[in-house]
Amino acid sequence: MRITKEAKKKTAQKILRAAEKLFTSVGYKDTTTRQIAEQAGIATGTLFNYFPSKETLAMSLLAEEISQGREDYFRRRSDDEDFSEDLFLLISSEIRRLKPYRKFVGPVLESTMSLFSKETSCPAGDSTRAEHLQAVRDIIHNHGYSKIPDYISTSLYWSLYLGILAFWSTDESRNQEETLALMDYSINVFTQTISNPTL
Amino acid sequence: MRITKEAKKKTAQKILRAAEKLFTSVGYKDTTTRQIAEQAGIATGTLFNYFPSKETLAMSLLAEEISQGREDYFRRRSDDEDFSEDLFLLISSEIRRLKPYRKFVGPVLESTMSLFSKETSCPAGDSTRAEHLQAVRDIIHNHGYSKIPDYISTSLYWSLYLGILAFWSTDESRNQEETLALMDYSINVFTQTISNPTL
DNA sequence: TCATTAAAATGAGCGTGATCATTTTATCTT
DNA sequence: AAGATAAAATGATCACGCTCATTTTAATGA
Repeated sequence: MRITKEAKKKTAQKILRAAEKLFTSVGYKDTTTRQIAEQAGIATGTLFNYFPSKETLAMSLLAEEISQGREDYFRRRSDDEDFSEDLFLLISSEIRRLKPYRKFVGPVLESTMSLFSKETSCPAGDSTRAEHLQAVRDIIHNHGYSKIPDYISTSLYWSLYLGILAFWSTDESRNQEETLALMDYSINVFTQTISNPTL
Repeated sequence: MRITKEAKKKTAQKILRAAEKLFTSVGYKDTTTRQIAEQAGIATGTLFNYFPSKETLAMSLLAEEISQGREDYFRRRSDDEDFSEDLFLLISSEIRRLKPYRKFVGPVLESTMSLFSKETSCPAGDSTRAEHLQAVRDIIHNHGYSKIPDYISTSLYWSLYLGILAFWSTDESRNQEETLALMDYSINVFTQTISNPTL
């Protein structure tokens, strides 16, 4: 029993490592599930016993990193940072963790954390979104902000957040410094909006 | 020769009308290209002689409406509206035209006008984006705005714009009034940002 | 030790969007 | 009117993500 469970984890890891390697080198769309299975040394069908879809498999890789990034943030944050600094730290912590996967972040997040559907067919994406938004809500609450309806702040935030990730994923400026600039603007915009709605 | 060209247009129209009908009733993803071809009375392969992909076919429908909406805007706008009003009029004119297609706008725009890729495999989407952004740039220029880098204002705008379309496409509030509220906030945010960057 | 049985792996097969060699149709030439 | 030529339609076929009936593996109990 114990052996079996460990073996299962090992297989899941083999699949994840194979997918990581191929997505990074060949790209997300150009990697087939048959290739991943072959690289992992299993049958095609077995892959789907572990991950219900190619999308979910890819998102599992990213979800883990985003989650780690959020933990980095919780570890680093201090109580005397202001609202904007808190948000900046959260987002940049996630992005730092995502760096190795930058090449295939786009097509995966586009469908799993889409602006266009609150519920996707990818649980890993849905929970990543929910957890990130909860972290943001906590930050807002800690700073006593938000004078606007929740659906407005959530929609605005998610648009700006995805915009940052999208920009970053194809940012070819040195050290992705343009992404930093965009983050500054986006976060300031959001801060102003929820603290001073009439502006 | 003339007859042939007219016949071609007629076939293209048959395909568009068949697709429109099916996308609206069955949904975008649940409609197969074989169904569309059957409904249009042609072979499956023929469909792809007219539209290189299902995505492009769907986007052709939306691109036409968005383009019409933009023309509506050009017709209605007056020189003494302020910047925010201009933007509001542009976006709401497009949305009005898109109303009949609301049910399948999401999955199509998500991939054809994605935040995550400037160039998609859908020319109709690429040019719709380019033309809309040009209209916005013209509005900005007409009002003598923009004190921030172009890549920042473009990224910010596109995030907010897609956020509005995404929200609208699933907005179940009466008369989509929540969408109007989101538009107000989004546009004000954008206006403030490009006119007074330090805020 | 060897049945029993539940879990896990397997790969043939499905429906999809898309391709392309072939066939059909329509126009032009003589 | 018949032949030549180009354009357009066709549907068998492909590769893909994914499913599922079957086979294989391994833990359990007599």
